[in-house]
Amino acid sequence: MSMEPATSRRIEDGDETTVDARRHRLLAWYDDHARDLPWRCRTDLYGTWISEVMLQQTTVAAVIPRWSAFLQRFPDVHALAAAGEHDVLTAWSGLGYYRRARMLHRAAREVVDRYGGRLPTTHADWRDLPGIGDYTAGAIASIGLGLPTAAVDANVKRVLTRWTCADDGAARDLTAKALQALATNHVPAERPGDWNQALMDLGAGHCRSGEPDCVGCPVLEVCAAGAAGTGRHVPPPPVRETSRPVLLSALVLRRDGRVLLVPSEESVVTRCRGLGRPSRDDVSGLYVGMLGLPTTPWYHAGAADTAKLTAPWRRWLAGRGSGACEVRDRGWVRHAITVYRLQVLVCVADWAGDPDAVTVPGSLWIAGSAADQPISTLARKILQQTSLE
DNA sequence: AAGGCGTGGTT
DNA sequence: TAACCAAGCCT
Repeated sequence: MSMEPATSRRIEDGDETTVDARRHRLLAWYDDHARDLPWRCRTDLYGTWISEVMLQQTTVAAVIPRWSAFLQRFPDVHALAAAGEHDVLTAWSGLGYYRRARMLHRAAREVVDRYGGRLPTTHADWRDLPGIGDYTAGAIASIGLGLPTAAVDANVKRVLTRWTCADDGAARDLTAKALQALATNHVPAERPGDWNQALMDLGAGHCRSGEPDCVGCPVLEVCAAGAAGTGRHVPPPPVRETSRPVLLSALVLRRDGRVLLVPSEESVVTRCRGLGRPSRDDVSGLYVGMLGLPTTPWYHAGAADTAKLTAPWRRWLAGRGSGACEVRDRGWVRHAITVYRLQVLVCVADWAGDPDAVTVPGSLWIAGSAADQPISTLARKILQQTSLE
């Protein structure tokens, strides 16, 4: 292949010579620079499946310790299918996007019911399982089964866009369909799994979002944006919604050394007066299947009025009968959930009345740190706040 | 098909 | 501190 100077080189998307050069350069680079990740040492399909689901919208660093722990707890699809949702969500506790865990669990049961516990061996059958989209099906098929399928995630989109577009205008014209076709066209018949992972490693390293590090990039010679020096603006960053600050309070209700946890869907048990209409009343889609603390709705964050956020708990407890107890405020917990910035006033009370008077269906009086319960990081922070001192 | 869904590290 | 970002999927 003749190499003209990079600056005058026009990259053709479908040019087989260019595609082939990218394959050889990137795979050679991967052989030397692949990240050493636990799930890459073990090549069974089940482990690949778990890693891909965990990695959805989650950082590699967060997944590393959780992947091995999950595999130890649920060594194969039979163990996962046989487990209760409570235990699966407990293993997922703190990882976020809990619906992934519920869908993974459902998928495991489907594999056992439909395939007798044998994992699918085609892209289409994987794609049909809950929680498996185009990307994940492609990743599992290529990495776990050696099939030549594309796996187009955000990394791959960014890399392919830079390879083929020298400016943000061209990048904007690149549709999702075109990207998928481009990705498919690049997948080599040999080592498709390594190829997809090499693309992702490149996207996480040299070809990261924001300012790419083109110096030393193994495919700089066959990259349109790299040649033009426009990587910083290709692809154009998406416009992001500004985060919304909200105010609420949570109750840590204690009795005989235990704390009351309620199902998240039922966790909004009382409202505040004088804080206007809730900014978000219905949070029933949040933390589905998990346990949490009783809370107020979310209010627009104005002045952080401690009294108005404490009062509802006195009223709520008074309405449950005679267990009359003091409600104390234990300061604030800050936590971000997607576009919301939560400022949570933590209230504590001891309940001496009828334990059943304060429960809702599915609630639990738990002892200790709730390490064996399916709780979110937010709930963990709130419990932590009261266990100090 | 746009919006909902978590969290932690980095800047 | 607040903004930004990271191996998406479902409805």
